[in-house]
Amino acid sequence: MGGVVGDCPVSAGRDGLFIVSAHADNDLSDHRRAKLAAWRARGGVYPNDFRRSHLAAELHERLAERSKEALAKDEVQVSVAGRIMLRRMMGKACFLTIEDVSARIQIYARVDGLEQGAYDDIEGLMDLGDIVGVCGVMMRTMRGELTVQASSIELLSKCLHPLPEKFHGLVDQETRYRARYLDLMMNEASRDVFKLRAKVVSGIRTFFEARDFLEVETPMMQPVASGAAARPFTTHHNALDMPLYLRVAPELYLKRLVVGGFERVFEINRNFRNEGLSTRHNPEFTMLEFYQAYASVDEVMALTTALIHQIAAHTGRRRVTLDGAQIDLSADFDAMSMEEAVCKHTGLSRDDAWNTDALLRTLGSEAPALEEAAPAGKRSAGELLFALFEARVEPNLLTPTYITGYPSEVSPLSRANDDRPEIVDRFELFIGGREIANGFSELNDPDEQLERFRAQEARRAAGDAEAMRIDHDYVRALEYGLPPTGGQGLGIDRLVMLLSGVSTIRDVLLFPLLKPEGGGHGE
RNA sequence: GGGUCGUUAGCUCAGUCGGUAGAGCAACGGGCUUUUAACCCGUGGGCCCUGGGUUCGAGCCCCAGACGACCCA
Repeated sequence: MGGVVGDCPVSAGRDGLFIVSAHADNDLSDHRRAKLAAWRARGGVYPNDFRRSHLAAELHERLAERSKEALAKDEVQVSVAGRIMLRRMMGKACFLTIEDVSARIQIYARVDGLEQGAYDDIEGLMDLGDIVGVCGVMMRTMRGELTVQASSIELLSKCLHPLPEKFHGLVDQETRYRARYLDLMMNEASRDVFKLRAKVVSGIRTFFEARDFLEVETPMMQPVASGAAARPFTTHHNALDMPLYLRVAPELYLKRLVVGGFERVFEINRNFRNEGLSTRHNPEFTMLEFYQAYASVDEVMALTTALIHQIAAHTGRRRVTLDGAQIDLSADFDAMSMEEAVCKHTGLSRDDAWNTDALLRTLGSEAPALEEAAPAGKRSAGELLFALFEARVEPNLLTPTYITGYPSEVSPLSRANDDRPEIVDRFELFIGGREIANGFSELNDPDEQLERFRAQEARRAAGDAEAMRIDHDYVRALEYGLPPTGGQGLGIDRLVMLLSGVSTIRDVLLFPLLKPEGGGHGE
């Protein structure tokens, strides 16, 4: 896109979200532009033939034990490349600190160590932020720092804007999200979160592959967005002239695969929910879902514990600190039923756990919360119990805790409990007051599933926009026979938040959704 | 949706009682051949988020709005 607003050239982000006026850097970028022009005049700009021999971290690792004297004798030839992060000019010599994907390394350049005139380029052509390639020999400075003594230094790519401040880095939250490349460039802590995230995802794959699960991809665009209580995004397919919905969950497709005979499947992918933004919610977020035939809710729970134990170990985060509280992710997880948890946290008597009046009274003590948690059409005992749970218990579940015995009304895809029809064989795992995982024995009786869908439809008719939609094709798949199955969904973003100790989902998403800058719609 | 706080130089931040804008880093010029957030001397740089209002005068007070952060629902 890009375009012109008044007389002010803009480089619009793809959505016009991040507008940088040409004047934004004042004369700072003019100097850089002038250097680019000088570089162009010389020819051979933006080359792609520089090859490096080592990453910075490799050099630090391999030469850690090598003394100043030993290095001076050995003359280890290297070529390195990266972004200039620091520069210390000292007349006829200078030090640069460059950074590549692995680490930083110092460069030492002196007039008499480079080809004729080459030293002047460091001042005349290069700036902080530029990408350079350096050839030279390894040395140690008087202070002992491992350094590349340059025999040549070449500009590979120009940075036309000034970098954020070298010491404090980039702090402004909004800019960190809107210009993530700057955040990543400047903030190691931010890079670490996303490295951790990748490790979590790869750890999950390893876990399931070791257990003979098949990784699959199911539709993002669905004719019926079902499988979760959430509002979908709507789109339209032109050729077929039909509405399509971005999925709110992959669940019903994954279970179709189990019907088809893939007895163990998992998917790690995006879900989309048309809801507000908060420190815990982004419209698109990443879920793990897995399904295992001939497993019950108890086995799914055990598998979930094993998974989190393994990920915590794999990422070296067996213990995490959350809001000052120590959480041990390597210990056994607590478990209690929902009615037990609600009674414990609200003082409700156990005999009244399914008594609508008593539940309403208890909820009523949070009067403002009532309409939100349990609107008029949504006040069966099970729904009220669930509303109480969400309002009064959930935030207090800091240490890993499984809650079991969910009311049937709020669990339209879960198998009913054999002894107590009002609850289902379902659990959710809470850590740090947040829901991390949700699993159950799958409802595989097609007739009961259709009934549950119809109950949801009735609720939708009564005004509940989040009620689950009927997926008739899914019911038909169930009619072919879904084996007894257990399954689970786990929020990857929240797990990464937990492991990395950040408190907002935006810090674990590379490009979180933000309101357009300036309040307008992107062009 | 409600409340609180924030938005000042490219970045990180000060800004007194309402009296016309400051520092460090970055930039530019000069000095400096082992520095390391290099240092020393000098220079330039502002839509004080936007729009109204009060006032002789607003970065500062009032109103509305935008965006962000945090809390509540």
